[in-house]
Amino acid sequence: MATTQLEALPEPKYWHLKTALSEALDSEFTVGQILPNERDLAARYGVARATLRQALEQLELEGRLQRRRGVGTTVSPPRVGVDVSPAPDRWPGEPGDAWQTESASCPAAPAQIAQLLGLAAGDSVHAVRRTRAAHSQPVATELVYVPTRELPAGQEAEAILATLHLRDLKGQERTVELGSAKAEDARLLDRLPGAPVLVVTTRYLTEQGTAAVTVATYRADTCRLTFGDSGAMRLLAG
Amino acid sequence: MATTQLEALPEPKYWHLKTALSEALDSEFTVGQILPNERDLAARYGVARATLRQALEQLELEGRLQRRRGVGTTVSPPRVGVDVSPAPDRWPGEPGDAWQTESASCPAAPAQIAQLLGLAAGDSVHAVRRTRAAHSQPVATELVYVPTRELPAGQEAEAILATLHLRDLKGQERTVELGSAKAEDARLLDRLPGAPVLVVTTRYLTEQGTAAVTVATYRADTCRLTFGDSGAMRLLAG
DNA sequence: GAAGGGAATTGGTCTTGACCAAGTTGACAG
DNA sequence: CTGTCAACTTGGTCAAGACCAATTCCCTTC
Repeated sequence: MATTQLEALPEPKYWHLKTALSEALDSEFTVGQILPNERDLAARYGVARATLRQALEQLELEGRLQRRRGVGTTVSPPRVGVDVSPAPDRWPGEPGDAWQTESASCPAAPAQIAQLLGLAAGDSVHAVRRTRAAHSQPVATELVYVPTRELPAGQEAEAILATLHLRDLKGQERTVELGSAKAEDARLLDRLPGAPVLVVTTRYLTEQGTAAVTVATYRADTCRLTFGDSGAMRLLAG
Repeated sequence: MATTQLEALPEPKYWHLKTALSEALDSEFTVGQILPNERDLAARYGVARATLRQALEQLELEGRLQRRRGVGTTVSPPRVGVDVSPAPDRWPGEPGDAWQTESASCPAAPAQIAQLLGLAAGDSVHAVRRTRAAHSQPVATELVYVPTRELPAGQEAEAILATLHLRDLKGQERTVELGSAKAEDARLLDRLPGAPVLVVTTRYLTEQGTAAVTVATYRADTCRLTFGDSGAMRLLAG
């Protein structure tokens, strides 16, 4: 990482800086390595620390870097592919890193969830919080919502998931969008509040209606969602 | 939007500010309305403009706001749902807002694309650029890559897409991840370079191998990707 | 009335400098 | 040797101010 001169600028400085850093990352650094601290880096490139940080933020957003207060900025490994394929005959629970149930509660349904479940706002739902890791790093946290009236009384969280696991599903409706981590999610994902996350909302449909809704938030910086639905496609084609 | 007092802060100021603004957005503003300019807003909340901008940036990331230089900050409509369901028997081209072909070229394959197509880096591919709009606003731009050797010589872009439209596909492999808009994409999407985008990469598989690869970038602030695969699921279940 | 050319307005970029908070390190006491 | 705590390092937050660039708008000019 030489003290490169930032060329003339029709484009903003942080943009060139980002490019320069990106190239340096490819050629002079290895995964896990710690970069010089922000004050030194800024001085080295002859920019203000705020400008340097703007470039680093973009690179972090792209999953190239990971910054930790008190520690430093490290080079990230390539994003991990997380399989979120729809599976008609089973509850998600892909091979490899599986969901780990954290806790269960029985709150009033948030408005958005109630709507997706076809309930009135405030109706009681059973909520299960679970998280998912890859390479021993948390990558996702999920809330599973099931209408309380659909469940036998006193049903345990594990049993609930097992019940739904076996339920005959008609289909799933799924959306993916960008969000920013709420305080609770951020804590579980080892990120700061507001960190970019991919929010996957799924409705599990049966003949009777919506059996459950899950809202999963994936760390946008460390993972790539894969939909390997060639299996289903093959079945349809054959 | 009263001059609210920012309460005590275990959490950072911009976080409270974001919350306050978010609530004001819900209660005191309507879609399309222009907010006061940044300098006034900052003064009104008693913070530096940089802090105010940090809050606005988060709200823009969440799709609540839209900022335009020289114009102002406006309240965004809810995100538009864009259907990106896998379709086994046809090339994507959903009802409603369709893809519009922009241009075609025949460059050397970028390394990543070549790998996905099973080609050597630098092999010739045919690339078609097309964009997609919703409510008269651009929401996505896509590059379609097809190996040149798979095509009849002199094939026009439209014909290429039509050919693939009819091709018998074995399946699709698809990934979704967060990215930042490159200069070209940003221009087509009417955003600044570096704007957050959802990148959907799809491999179209035939019995012979990979027939094509598409890389579609969706504006992360204005759209939500929907995978309404209940149709396929229903077929499988029946 | 239409066309052209400045202002004025607004968000975008950049700087300097300060302080806060999380994490690490190492000296010191037990 | 071990536990504790203080100093230090690092990224995170915040401020105040300056200038740049895209857009709009109005005034002038033809």
